[in-house]
Amino acid sequence: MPKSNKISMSVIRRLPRYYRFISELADNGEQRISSGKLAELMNVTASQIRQDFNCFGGFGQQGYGYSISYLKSEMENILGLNKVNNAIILGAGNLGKAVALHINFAERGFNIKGIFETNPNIIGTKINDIEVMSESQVDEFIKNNDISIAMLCIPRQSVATIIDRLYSCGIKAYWNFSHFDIARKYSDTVVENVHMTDSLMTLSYRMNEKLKSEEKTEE
Amino acid sequence: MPKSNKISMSVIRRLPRYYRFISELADNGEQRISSGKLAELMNVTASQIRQDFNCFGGFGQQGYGYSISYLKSEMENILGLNKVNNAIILGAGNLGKAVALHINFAERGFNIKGIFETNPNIIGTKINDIEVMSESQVDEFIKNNDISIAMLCIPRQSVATIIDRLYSCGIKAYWNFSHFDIARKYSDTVVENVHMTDSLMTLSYRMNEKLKSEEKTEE
DNA sequence: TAGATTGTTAATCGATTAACAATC
DNA sequence: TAGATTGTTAATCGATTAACAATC
Repeated sequence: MPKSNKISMSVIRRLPRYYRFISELADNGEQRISSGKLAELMNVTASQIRQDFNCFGGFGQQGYGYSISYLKSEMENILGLNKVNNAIILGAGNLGKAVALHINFAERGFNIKGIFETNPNIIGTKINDIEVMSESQVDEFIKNNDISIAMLCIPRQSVATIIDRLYSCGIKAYWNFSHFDIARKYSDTVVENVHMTDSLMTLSYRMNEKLKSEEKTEE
Repeated sequence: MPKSNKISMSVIRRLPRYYRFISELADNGEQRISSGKLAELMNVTASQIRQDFNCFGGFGQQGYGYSISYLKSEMENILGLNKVNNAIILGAGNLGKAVALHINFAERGFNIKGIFETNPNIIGTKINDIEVMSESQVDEFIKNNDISIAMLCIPRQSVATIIDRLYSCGIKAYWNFSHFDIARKYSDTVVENVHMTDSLMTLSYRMNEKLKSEEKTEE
């Protein structure tokens, strides 16, 4: 019986990590875990774990802790991993190919039904048994295949060009590797951004800072 | 004259986005911008922008705003984009290849000097004119080529196996695509994680929530 | 000078941590 | 029953926003 109050983004972003640790404990055959033990394992506070879990309505037991198998299956429900979402990938370049080949989609409730490209040299090739189709066919494909999510492995400018078509075909969920700001244009969408270059710049900043502070200590 | 107080991670993570917007303004030949205008453009508050910029010590001018070219060059200094860091990529599978081919490293102050693999079928091939070498050579290569950062495009288990060698060769900065928790093992490192599957699960959660709330409104 | 806009302090808001009563 | 550990309330901490005096 989940509490239906709004869950904060901070909590949501911690869920996958919880799920990973719980899954591993389950794989190791563990039966139960306390917030204290899990906190130690994950390097967070026990308080935070209990607060987070209680956003979804208490699946622990006082004096005992949390049943791992129950926790795992609850997390799967919460994350929606047991429902299948049909998806398409836009872009079959290096990034699109890597995404298609590298991610275990089935395990996370996604089913890649089609991959689309504009480059004629790539159209017609196969990736993981999925034929790469021409981007011009994307609208029809979405309508005929119950697609609910688009994964955008194309540059920002290409997203700018195609987003209106995708949206008007009813796509409201995007896994977005570009810097195009979809949520701003269409506010009733769910957009999850993966900005690798931003991450790289953050790394650059932090390396730089560390260097500076080390120089300072040496003086 | 940067204030040397500790900058919070929240601010740091916003820097790349600032840099992107400032760069674009510069490319469009704009001379200056006020926090108010930039706020509108970026969909954040003007207060936040001024607070953030002032962490690094006021590069605006009262009554005028911020000079875009000055702002841009200051951001480059702050992010350390003008210093070159030599890097290696571990893993030349789908992900490693995509990273090597897809990211513009030069633009962000990184220089990929080597790519390493364990799979003998891949060793010896070339990616972007860089020969893929055997992972067994990595220690020597790091020492001979002034490498300061390792980009880990290999599974968690492989990271667990090789991390000690990398660390003892002096690598203190990691761009980590795996779920191995480097920072926990070696606390004096700078680790930037890219967890694509976590992002995917967050998307799954949010799609699920949206669906639920829509069903509720229909009732 | 008057208008604009910053830099900065103060107020608000939200997230994390601590504490403890409830209860298995 | 006694011990353990949750669920939850209260306290603290940090981040965001608002306000305004300083100043170009």
